[in-house]
Amino acid sequence: MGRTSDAKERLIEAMIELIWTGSYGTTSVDHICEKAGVKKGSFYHFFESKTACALTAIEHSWAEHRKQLDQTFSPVNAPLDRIWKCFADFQQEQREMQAKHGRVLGCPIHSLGAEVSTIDDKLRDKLQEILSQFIRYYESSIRDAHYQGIIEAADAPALARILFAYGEGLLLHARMWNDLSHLDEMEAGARRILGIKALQS
Amino acid sequence: MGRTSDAKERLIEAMIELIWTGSYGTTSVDHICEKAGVKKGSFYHFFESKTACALTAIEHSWAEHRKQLDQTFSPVNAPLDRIWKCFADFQQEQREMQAKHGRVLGCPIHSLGAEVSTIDDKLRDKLQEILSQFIRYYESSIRDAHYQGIIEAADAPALARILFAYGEGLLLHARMWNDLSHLDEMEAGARRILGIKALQS
DNA sequence: ATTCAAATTAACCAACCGGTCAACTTCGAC
DNA sequence: GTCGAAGTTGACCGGTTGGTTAATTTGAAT
Repeated sequence: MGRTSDAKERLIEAMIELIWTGSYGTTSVDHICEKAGVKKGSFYHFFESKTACALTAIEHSWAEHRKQLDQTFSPVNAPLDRIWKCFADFQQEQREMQAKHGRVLGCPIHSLGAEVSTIDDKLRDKLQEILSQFIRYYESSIRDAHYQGIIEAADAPALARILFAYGEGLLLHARMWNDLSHLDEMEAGARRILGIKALQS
Repeated sequence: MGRTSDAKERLIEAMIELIWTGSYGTTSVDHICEKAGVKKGSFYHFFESKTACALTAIEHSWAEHRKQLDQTFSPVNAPLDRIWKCFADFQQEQREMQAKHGRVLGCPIHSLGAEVSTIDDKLRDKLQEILSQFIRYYESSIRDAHYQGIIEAADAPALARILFAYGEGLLLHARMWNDLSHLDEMEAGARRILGIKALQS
């Protein structure tokens, strides 16, 4: 084997950060390389194309995220607490990103999805896959809550989709308004959607 | 006065369509000009920049949309019927766009907003303004419904924001999955959010 | 120490980007 | 009919885009 390098990891991190803080379109291979401290030739040594790099970066980012989600949505936790904890994690992540980049960045999967879903099939398919996986966290929490009689949710998948669409919308607003306070409403909004009275749970 | 021309209108229409079907980043001035059948020199005769053209295009598109919204949300209509009619209009528009372009396109304001809000201040401000106006349609409908005892909504603006975020999220999903059926759930989801029992209203 | 795949580098490419410009054509108003 | 503003044209600009290449350096394994 020849020598080893962390250049690939640096490129992945740079790509994620640039997509998140900006957009896919404005993230050029040159920018990625500059941020990662890597020459363009090396970029194409590790990735066959910009799209391939984005694909790997998204996969990598999601794999990291899943670890935390698996903890948050552990069946050991009370069903609705999982969701509230997930929201709290969202908030904290957005807070950290704002501290780091001076802007609220929202969900990179959706920002990217809105941008490329009509343009790049491979990217779109990967984003769909990730979102489909994410929604299952909501779904099982909701189903558990229903079986425990905490909420009324005969159709758990449908309710999960509602909650999910709502959360996305909120995150997008937070990005567009560059305002974290949009996320303060998240739990209250979810309580309304789930049909929970104010003082309950 | 010299001669007149509809080139500006053609450029505006081309820009809207290209942003909607693709993205702002992938919409080049050359593409716009080609689609409009206008030379680039003329583009910069009518607009001082690509951003300026986008701004005009968005304003123009929103002005057109408002006409329909003002009808849909006429206080003459029953409060909730305004919202259901609005959803039906959404669905039909998306259906038309799918028939025309072979893809579900979602809401251009949000797709654009996700893409440019961290990049282009002027565009971001304009999109914020439009969305702030849009949400008022929901808000007044909800307030009216509350006063008529149809729904329980002590905080109409907050509930309008929830409904709005949800609707956005759904439209984005429809775009990402290129699937109109996501929108079939819209009314049912809104009923859950508004707290309406199945057979009521 | 040698080997050889893995990693790095810089120069290079055609195509395209947003934007400019000066010359030119058109046509409504007088 | 002619004047002048409005509209049109195509060539042009420097910079950037995603991507390629061949030569070179590195370091882990033998």
